Amino acid sequence: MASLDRSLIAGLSVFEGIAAADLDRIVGQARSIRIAKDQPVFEQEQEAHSFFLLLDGYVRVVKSTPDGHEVTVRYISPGELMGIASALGRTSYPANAIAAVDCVVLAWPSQLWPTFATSFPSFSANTYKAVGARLQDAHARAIEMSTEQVEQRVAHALLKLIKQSGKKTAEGILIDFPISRQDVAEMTGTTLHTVSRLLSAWEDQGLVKSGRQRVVVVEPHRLLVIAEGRAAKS
Amino acid sequence: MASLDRSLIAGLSVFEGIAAADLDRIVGQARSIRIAKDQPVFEQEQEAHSFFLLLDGYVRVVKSTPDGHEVTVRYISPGELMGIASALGRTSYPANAIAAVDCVVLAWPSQLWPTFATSFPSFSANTYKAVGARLQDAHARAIEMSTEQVEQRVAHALLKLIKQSGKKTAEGILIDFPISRQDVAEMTGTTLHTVSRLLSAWEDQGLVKSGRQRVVVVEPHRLLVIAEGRAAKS
DNA sequence: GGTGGAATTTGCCTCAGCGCAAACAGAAAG
DNA sequence: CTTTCTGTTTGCGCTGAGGCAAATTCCACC
Repeated sequence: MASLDRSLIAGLSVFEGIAAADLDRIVGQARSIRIAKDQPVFEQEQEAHSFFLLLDGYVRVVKSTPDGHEVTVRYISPGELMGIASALGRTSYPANAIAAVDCVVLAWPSQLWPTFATSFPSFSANTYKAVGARLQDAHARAIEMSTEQVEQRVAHALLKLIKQSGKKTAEGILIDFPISRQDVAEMTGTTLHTVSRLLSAWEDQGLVKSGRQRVVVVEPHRLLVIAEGRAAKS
Repeated sequence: MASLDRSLIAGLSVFEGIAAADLDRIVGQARSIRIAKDQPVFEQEQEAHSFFLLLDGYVRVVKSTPDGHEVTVRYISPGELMGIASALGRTSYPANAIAAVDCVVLAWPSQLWPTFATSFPSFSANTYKAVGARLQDAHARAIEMSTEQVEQRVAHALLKLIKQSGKKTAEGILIDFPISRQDVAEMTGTTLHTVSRLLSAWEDQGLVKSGRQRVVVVEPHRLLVIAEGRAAKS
């Protein structure tokens, strides 16, 4: 196994304010894993044996409902923790985490969490801060779902994606991983048909450019106008 | 000020596994507050100066959107913590908390949280477990919103309410605080009109009995059938 | 370079549920 | 007892968006 270096994690916001020696001790306990595209990092209901840090790639977190629907909860970007069920007293993962592209993750056994929490208080504080942000986010999602129209929700979703993983290109801001109409639909609680119609309309208006599993936002502000709800209907 | 006794909080799940002496120390730092019906316990965006434990009554947690919509996030029952923004590294409350009936709460200054967390590890573990449950719940809400019809969502909401605060009566299970059609609408992302129509229909079928700010569930199982989605359309 | 499969586009139809508006009841206050 | 106010019921019409189905395009693998 390649030896792991603290430079992998120094500078990430979760590890802010932690001494170099402690970083070494933390990294020392991790093992690094490669996950191929479309393979799971962990699965819903499975026993939560580890928690993870995404080093490279993107991971889609999806919940499956008993009646066969799939809902995408969020995308994880490099530097974020995932599978932290153990920090919240859960013994199983609440969702599926699937690599959207080839990924590299660090994994720590769950039983290390209590030790980490007491030994590295700022690590635990940072982690709970991240949990707080996710709780916020989950509520925001629920609120969007209850108060906004599909068009606004899809606009919001695209804005969130480019904020999180946007990459500047000649054409505009590209979402940096393959994402299908179906994926967007699962994020916004609609159908791939409706997403396709919206993207087509926006493409005609020059707001976005999109192709197979690929979306480029050309005019973020105009998209924001739609997201905020006061867009002139053409 | 009346002296506070550890018997107020002993036995609550958040304080499970904490020694009597520690309970005394915890209670000793709290002050107890009465909140009249319809008065706020804390307000959205306000600086999070305290965190709270609901001793008696029910509190509705509501988020207001910029465009004037109100979304009810959850109801708090006696024994639950609220306003724990500080435990999640936030400096302001994320929502409004409004007393649904006259309430009694204990309040601790937010700056005590870090001390509590290190001095009483099981308190902190229990709290984060509760946070985990809320995160779960928030996701569940978002998922319901994306995959279920209004009828199912309202059925789910009623079932959740009776589970949380149901009181057996001669007629059936009563939701133990005043709740209007509007309130149910704000929980389920619909309108009071639609809720009214649904309750009327269910009343005709003998599933529920309802009146002004009052709902009694007569046949929980049949309601569950509707919530689960396979109900015979009459 | 052809072929199979997956992703996407689009048209058409349908309907759940919202908006509007008006009537109605029950509780509380005078 | 009457008035007022707040919460509730109900009818009607409209439409956003889903369902279905077919055509099309693009990619990846032979």
